[in-house]
Amino acid sequence: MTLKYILLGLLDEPASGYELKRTFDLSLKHFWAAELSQIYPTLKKMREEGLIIGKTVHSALGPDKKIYARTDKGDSELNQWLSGEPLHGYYRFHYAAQAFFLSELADSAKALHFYQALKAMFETKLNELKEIERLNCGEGDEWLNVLPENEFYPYLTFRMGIHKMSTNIAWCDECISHIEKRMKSK
Amino acid sequence: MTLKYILLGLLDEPASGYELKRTFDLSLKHFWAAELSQIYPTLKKMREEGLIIGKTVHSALGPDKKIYARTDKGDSELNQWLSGEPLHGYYRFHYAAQAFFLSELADSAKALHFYQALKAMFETKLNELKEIERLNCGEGDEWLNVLPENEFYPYLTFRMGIHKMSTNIAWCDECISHIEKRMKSK
DNA sequence: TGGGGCATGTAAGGGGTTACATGATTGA
DNA sequence: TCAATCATGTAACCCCTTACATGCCCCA
Repeated sequence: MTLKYILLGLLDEPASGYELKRTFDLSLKHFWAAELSQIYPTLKKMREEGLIIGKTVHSALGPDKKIYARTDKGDSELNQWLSGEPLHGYYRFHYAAQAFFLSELADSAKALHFYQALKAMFETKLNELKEIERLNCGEGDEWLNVLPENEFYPYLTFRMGIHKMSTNIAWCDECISHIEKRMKSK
Repeated sequence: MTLKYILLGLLDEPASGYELKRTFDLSLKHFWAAELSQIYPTLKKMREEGLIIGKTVHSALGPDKKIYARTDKGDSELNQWLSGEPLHGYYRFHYAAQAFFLSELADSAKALHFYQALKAMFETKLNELKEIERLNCGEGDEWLNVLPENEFYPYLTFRMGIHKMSTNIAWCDECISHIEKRMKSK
């Protein structure tokens, strides 16, 4: 049900499903993904629940579109979700599942290679994030203090991505070093 | 399909679905969860695919049980999975979705409280992990070098959990500090 | 004799992905 | 005119969760 609340949150400004998807891909995609084929039915359900209202408007750029806006009921549901406990969902780290069974390969060199490839992947992601930061963010704290609220909090979640990727790399380094030590001691 | 490979990996030793679930909860639960109601049908499918063979044996502790063992085909599928690229699955961080929209609360004190509660949650998890480490792990590196392979690699994935939780806490601290600075500057 | 651990499943439903269908408008 | 972007949707399928059904064995 989190997607429902995310859409509610994004509807701070009225928007169509298609526009919401674009916002998604620009700002939330680092920790949440959603396809149009999931967004449209969800919006429909939210409308039926009375969380949003929709109207069809003519678009100059293509076919007609449906613009949705939050209702009072939507406001209060969003508020409730944000006022509740932080939600700690399940995690399923596929690469960790692979890493867990590396002994099955019976070849430390292959395990080492796995972690090196994993590290390279994390580095690519980290570089992408740092590039975004370079393009969008200022230096120091004064810059942060003048950001409007609705950009400040998203920025904090963006920082989470950088923290996570940096730590993933540090963990890979630790593993690589442990594996190398083991290989030498044989 | 990752569950399939995990079960294949756990079937290094023949085991029943019930026993696999116990192993799951002891070792993999920090980065992967699975219910019996998902494990049983998956094992059935794996058997049909010829990845494992099963036989019913009498149990002294309860009803009959089905013990599964990996076939050669299962060995080679597992090997392929481990030899392939590290898999970077989707992530969906519910708490980050909440954090993204904190400006909707229009009250910095509530946002601050959110991050404090989040930090407390991460600290609880970290303490659980550290307690497990204290009970199961030795000091320094000599201890690590004498671990058998099939305990060494799982230990590395366990370390991932500690890294992730520590970083989550550091991120919360950063956010709390930014929010406090903002509140003072108003 | 009744509860708890052992043991295997089915059913219903939620959330998400991939693929497909449809059609308007703009610009090369 | 043809591809790209805008725009909305449906269908089939996969993975997973929650709840339920069944029955054995042991010990208090």
